[in-house]
Amino acid sequence: MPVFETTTPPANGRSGARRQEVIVGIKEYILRNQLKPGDPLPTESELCEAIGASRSSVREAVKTLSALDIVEVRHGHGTYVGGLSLTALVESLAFRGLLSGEADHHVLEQVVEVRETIEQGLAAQITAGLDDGQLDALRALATGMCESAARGEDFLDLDRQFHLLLMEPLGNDLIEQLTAAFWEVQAIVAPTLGQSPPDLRETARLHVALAEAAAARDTQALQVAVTNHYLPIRGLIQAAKAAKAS
Amino acid sequence: MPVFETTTPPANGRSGARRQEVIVGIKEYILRNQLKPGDPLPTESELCEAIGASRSSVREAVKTLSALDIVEVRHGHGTYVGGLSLTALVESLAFRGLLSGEADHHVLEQVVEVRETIEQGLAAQITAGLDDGQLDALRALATGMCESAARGEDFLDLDRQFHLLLMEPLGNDLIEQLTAAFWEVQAIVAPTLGQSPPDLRETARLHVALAEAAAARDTQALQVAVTNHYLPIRGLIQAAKAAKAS
DNA sequence: CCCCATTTGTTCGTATGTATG
DNA sequence: TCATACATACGAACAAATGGG
Repeated sequence: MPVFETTTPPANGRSGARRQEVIVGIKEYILRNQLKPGDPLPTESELCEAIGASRSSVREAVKTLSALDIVEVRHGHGTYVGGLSLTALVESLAFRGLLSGEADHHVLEQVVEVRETIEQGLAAQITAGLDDGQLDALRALATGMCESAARGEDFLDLDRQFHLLLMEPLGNDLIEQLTAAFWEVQAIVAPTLGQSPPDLRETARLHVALAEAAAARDTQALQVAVTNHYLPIRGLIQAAKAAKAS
Repeated sequence: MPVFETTTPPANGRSGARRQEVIVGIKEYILRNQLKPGDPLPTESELCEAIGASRSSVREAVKTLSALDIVEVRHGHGTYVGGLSLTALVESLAFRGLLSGEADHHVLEQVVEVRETIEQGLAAQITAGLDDGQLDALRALATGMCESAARGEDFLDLDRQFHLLLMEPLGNDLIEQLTAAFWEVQAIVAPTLGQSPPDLRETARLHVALAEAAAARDTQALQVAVTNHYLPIRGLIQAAKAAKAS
């Protein structure tokens, strides 16, 4: 009982697309069996036999799917359905930012613009949807930032959690993951701006303003706070641009 | 003169991360030499020699980078820097949609929501930024849709161009590419809704309304038109959900 | 048009590292 | 400690595609 149905089962008449066949074969296997993230896939050997391809071809195909988080490989353990996250977007965009970052920082600029656009456009739904527990958590994160800033420590993770929490009331996984992805891209690319000393206390204060606006359920105030939140990074980008022009 | 500086140049003391080293090696090579999309990379043999890895390992690493469009391979020709597009996002999201699509269509629902949010949030900048030539092009696309609809033909490409053109005045490549990516994901996943007959003439009419609102530089009207534009697909999704519940 | 060199695509065999019991 | 199952890595050979003489 073959696990796969290959268009060219055993006989390999024409070639030039072996790996592609393997890729669609694995994809179809997952779809056909309605597998969920974490479910086990056949071993490499079984895949080879089922599709009729060599280990190398299967491995390269698996590596491709692994890069897209469609498949996840655990060394010495087995192959499983991946988390279907947006890590590929992060990898791709971050590299783009690093590559063009040395010249101009327009990728970083655009990422910031997208982040601001999303938070701006969802401000109304955010203020309307946040429950009391989420508001408390937002305030707690903001005060945590202030305390870290007072100690001179950075608070990258708090910042990440804060912006993620803002999107939680929407109940849209995709928006949450996009938020996380763009945040991560910015975190990776921003350091290429040079020794930019982000004023920790100012940053913390801006997040307090965000939390307060959200707590007041004041959409207008939240939009203003969002704009202000991204002003410092925008300024750093412009400064880096100006420094390059000189 | 070695092209790469490998932490473990020739000696392979420990293993378990060979391919990862190759990946970062290739990435660093591109970054160090400030290569742009389309620029040639060393051949596989040269990469093997430079990094000190076997050809299989190099190939698997290249396949990973190829999936992210960081590298592009042309059979019998060579390896080049990739277009750094968002194809990885499309692949990943589309597969997610297809996988969960059979059960519920919440991925498709969220993609539609993201598209609408973006167009909604940028409506003001769109009406303000469109020049006369772009407005003419928008109207031409809309009338083209009407004509196609009258002939009973679909107009997928016109639709794609329309939504892409809407974002052009922003001058933000990332937003344009995200728009194209989400459009494509929807185009791939939507057919799983079942034999849903999208009313061509109604769809064309909705785009005429979009073009008119944009031409009038009426942000409010554009936002209404955007909402209306996504109502049919939202309805289809709800219908599919209801059909499943029964 | 054919031939040939270059380069990637595919395969096999073998050896090694890793996790589980 | 051993054994099993699995992924990882390497190297060599051959096939296929591309481009130029």
